[in-house]
Amino acid sequence: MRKAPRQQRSRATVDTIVEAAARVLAWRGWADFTTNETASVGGVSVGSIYQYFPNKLALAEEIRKRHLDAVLAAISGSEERDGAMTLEQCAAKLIDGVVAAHNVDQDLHRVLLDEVPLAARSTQDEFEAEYLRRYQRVIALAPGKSDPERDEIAGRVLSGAVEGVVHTAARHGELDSPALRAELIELVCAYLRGRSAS
Amino acid sequence: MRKAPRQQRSRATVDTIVEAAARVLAWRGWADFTTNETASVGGVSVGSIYQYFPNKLALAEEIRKRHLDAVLAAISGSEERDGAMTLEQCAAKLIDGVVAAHNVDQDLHRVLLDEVPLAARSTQDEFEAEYLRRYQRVIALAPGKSDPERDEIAGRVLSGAVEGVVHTAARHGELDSPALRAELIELVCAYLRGRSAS
DNA sequence: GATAAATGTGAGCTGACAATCGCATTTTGG
DNA sequence: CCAAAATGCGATTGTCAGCTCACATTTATC
Repeated sequence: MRKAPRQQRSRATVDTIVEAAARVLAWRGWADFTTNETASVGGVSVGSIYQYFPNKLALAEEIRKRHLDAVLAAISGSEERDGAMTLEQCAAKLIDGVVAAHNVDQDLHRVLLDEVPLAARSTQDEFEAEYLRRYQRVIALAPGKSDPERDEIAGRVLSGAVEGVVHTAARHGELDSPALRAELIELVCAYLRGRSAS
Repeated sequence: MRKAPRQQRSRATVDTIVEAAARVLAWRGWADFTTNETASVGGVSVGSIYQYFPNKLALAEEIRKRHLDAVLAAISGSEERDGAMTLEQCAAKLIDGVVAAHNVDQDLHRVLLDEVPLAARSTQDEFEAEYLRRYQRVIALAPGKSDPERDEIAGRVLSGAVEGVVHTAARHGELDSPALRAELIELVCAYLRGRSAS
């Protein structure tokens, strides 16, 4: 950020800018995302944007930051532990969380993940780490002895697999198919059961 | 294509252009992919590009077409049927094929899938359909009665999952990790085994 | 109320790049 | 050889979006 907003008014302006930018970005895609349109949609002038953001990418970076926070909040809904939960119930919660995450402004989510280049690794990496942690927790819950090194890989496999399926489904507008949800749960459970056996 | 190359020379020029463009696209990404740099890298003039391609996107479209052909060829290496193959061996072949596909010019592959907008659905859709067919074949091989409708979803789940894991691994430069390969095979087999049981 | 600091404005500057077009060179066909 | 067609060239044009800056307006401070 080029300059920190000090007064109430400017803080509101920054919010307006970011929200307008997010809408434009989701609607147009990164390639056609322009600061001029953002300003016009937000009802502010381009100058105001550059008062607080050094360039277009920094603005997108702020959008990403806010969006990922919202996504984590959506996943956190499925967090409470319960010793008596079956593996199925646990997997279901995890998957519902991931689906919910993708439902937080689907278009924006897709554009942010697929199109916007990431300047600083920091934001995205932090998020991915937190994301992975959720999976590790489910894996730790699965029966059988836990080999830390293998669990680490299992986490990456599971997160990659679930993300892949959900992401593809989102692109085809089939995020809420119950059949798909059931198969995904089956996938996760089958994998975890198989691991405990070997 | 604006004009079909009729002579030997022009056919070679078109190849040069497409190859240079692919290199530039992979190196710079879609956002910074310029026809001017392509011309300079290929040792031809911009004019020659527009002699055969109506615009930049059409050029990218041709790159995609050629790349997807190469990818399919890479997967096809793991195609021969063998009735005596175990489920594990079959899954292993499938996964090795997908990994091989991602190894065909990794950078270009990522840019084409993640960044370049698809003008005409045709090319990509054809490819995805063919891709799915490979998975369906493996699923058909799994034991148990086959419910066509459920198999269809299973194909999408499997392809999405495997793609997701491999894609993530590729981004982190861990495409050739044997441990990851083993876990992926386990994932596919566990899922298919579980389906036959229920 | 006066002064300074913070904030808001938008016309316009700048650079970059897609795409063109008139002309030069090469190949083909007779 | 010689037209005519095909191919190749690259300076130039038009457009457009990121970003600046000189000035206007609002808010804070005393």
